Amino acid sequence: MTIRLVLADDERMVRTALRAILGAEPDLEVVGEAATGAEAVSVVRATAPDVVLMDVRMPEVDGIRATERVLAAGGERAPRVLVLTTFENDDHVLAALRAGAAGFLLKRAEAETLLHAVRVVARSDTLLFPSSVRALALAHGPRQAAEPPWAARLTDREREVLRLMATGLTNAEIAARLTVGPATVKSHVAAVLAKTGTRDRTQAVIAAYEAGLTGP
Amino acid sequence: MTIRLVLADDERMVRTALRAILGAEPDLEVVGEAATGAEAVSVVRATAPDVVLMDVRMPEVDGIRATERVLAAGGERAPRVLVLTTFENDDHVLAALRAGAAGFLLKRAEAETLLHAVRVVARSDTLLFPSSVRALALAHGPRQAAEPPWAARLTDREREVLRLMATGLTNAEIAARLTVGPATVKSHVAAVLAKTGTRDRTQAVIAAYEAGLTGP
DNA sequence: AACCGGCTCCGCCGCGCGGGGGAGAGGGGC
DNA sequence: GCCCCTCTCCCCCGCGCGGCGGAGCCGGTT
Repeated sequence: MTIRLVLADDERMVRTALRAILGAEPDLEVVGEAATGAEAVSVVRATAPDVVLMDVRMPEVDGIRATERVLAAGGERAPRVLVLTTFENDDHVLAALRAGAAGFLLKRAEAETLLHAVRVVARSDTLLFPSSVRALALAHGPRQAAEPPWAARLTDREREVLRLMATGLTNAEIAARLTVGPATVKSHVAAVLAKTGTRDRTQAVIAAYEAGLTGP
Repeated sequence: MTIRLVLADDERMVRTALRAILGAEPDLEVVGEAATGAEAVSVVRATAPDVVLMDVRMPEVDGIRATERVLAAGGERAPRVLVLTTFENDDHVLAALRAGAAGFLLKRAEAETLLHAVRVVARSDTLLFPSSVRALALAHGPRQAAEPPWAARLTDREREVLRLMATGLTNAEIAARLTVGPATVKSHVAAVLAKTGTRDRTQAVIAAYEAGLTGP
């Protein structure tokens, strides 16, 4: 039973190289190519492959969104998505995990590694990449996405005040930092407490930490 | 070139089952067994295997610490550690990643999956499990390891009070939770502020969050 | 026995904080 | 023009908080 593949990368040379490596294997068959994320989605829909090699950086629709759409559209018979990245510390890796990618691979990986990865993702479901790691990524990521709903309601000034509150400053110190009057800071703090639904600065700071608004 | 294995699990039946599965393969060789974490470390030192199958729950020294020691002692020629867990949402998985495990595996996995995992970890270094995922685990974890130096100086009661402070409770509410007088809580809070080097409860809560003392 | 540390409480005091209500200036939208 | 939002600032008031000093009890150490 051959493994059917789709290649999605905006660089023709990369696709050619991948096809050369993969096509030489008897158990692998490249059934489609795509140069954009949108194209990848339609090609996958048309060919129903087993594995998709998906580049993260692509025009129109990036690899992450394309992965989401492919997995959402495929349902039960959705292909396994193997994400290609250039740098392994890329933030895209986390996003790829969140999107449901089965694995990811460095572009500078050797041919043997590539072939191995393809065969692994094609047959395994919970091998070295169980749901707990995905859960970790989900727990680590959504922190930014899930900062609703009050976070959006804060004005820029209020967000800045909250950030300074979360560094342990008093109202007077915050006022000095922002070169405004203490009364102004009090107003902002009151607004922050009201919008965050907290009753004192301590609870507000806790909310800021939970929402990940303690940023740099 | 055969893959040399060491099995570490406190249950004899598990070791027997693993040996039955692994021993039947021509390219695999079980060169040692251990029933405790401490034993695992010495067996690994004596046999220098390629892969260690390490249970997380073991007497004396658990699998996590054993993994750390094995990797620390091995240096360049340290074996790849494959951690065995019963539940995939186990917190041990994160700890295993932090300790430097190459991968992990559910005990209820099929024999074929087990064999595949062993061969994968024996040959690959950055396949489906690159350093970025480990970096994620490290970024998520060391919060506990880096809680010096005042954290150790806190008494149990003070730590408990700080934990409740970090949930946004007032002194009176903390007193109610602990069924003690408000004055007592005040004393504990004062001690916490002194030992943490903070001036008010807000700064203390911030310190607690930074140190990861915001309880489970 | 004497000592020390942790946990439990008490009073007093000053102040930063939060609630309430109000007000003026500037900007964007209708 | 008008309204609404934002940012700025003011008053008064009550109270929780934190600093200070003191106290009794218990368990472990010396």
